[in-house]
Amino acid sequence: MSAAVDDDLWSAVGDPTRRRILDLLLTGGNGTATSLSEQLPVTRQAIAKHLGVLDRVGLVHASPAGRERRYRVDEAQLARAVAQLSSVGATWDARLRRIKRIAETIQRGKDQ
Amino acid sequence: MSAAVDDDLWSAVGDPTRRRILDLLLTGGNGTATSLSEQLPVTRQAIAKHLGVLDRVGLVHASPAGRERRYRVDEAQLARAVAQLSSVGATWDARLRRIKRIAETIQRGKDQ
DNA sequence: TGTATGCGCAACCATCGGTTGCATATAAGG
DNA sequence: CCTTATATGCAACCGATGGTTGCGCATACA
Repeated sequence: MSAAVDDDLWSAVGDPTRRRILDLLLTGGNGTATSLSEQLPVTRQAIAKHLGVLDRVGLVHASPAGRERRYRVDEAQLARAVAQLSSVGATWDARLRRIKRIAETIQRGKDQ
Repeated sequence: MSAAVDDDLWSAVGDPTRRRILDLLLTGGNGTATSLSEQLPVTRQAIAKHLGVLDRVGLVHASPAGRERRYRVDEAQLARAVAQLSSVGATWDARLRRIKRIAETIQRGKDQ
């Protein structure tokens, strides 16, 4: 069932800003709420909330370093999320194909 | 840029309930707000709102039939959405792979 | 004609992404 | 040591949105 995906993971990765955060963290290796907010059009607090969400679903992990909190992506977990993403896509793709085939069959039946 | 996807389509398909609605419409061929609400744990009005959203982004089309409004999926448009979905997945997949490769390279460098 | 069914509209509530404001902790300089 | 700058955290608030209930209207059907 395409609806049976781990919905927390999906919704975590469903937000555009969170996707951009993951993007930045992936390319930059790591980052803090402040550093990320300088590269995105939202405030530090918004970023902090998102990092909280991502942390709760295990997509990122934080490590306190002095007065700052450095975040990095949990690549294994992100791989899981991406896999689910593609699996949903694949499911629908397959279903669309099946529907199309059935439609054609019906059409052929009508012609006779 | 993975963030440059047509955000209306993405967010339309991003909602779990809307995904289930599309699911039901796809397998059932068509449906009304009332018929769908009987198969989902939300009220008819919630469904109606979702159908409105899906209609606005062109993922479904309505055809009035007597006193009811029958909806069906626009498969071409859904195919577009699904394609975008997989494209985002693919992008991240590729990026994860690249990161992993770089990490391994660095690791090898350290060993020497 | 009256009753049941399906839809639309409006008000309301909770949640969420986002903001501003303030307090707190740590680093850095005098 | 004391001050200042930087990074975080907490709380209140705002607008959009998914969801609900309640009502009125239209259409099918007895």
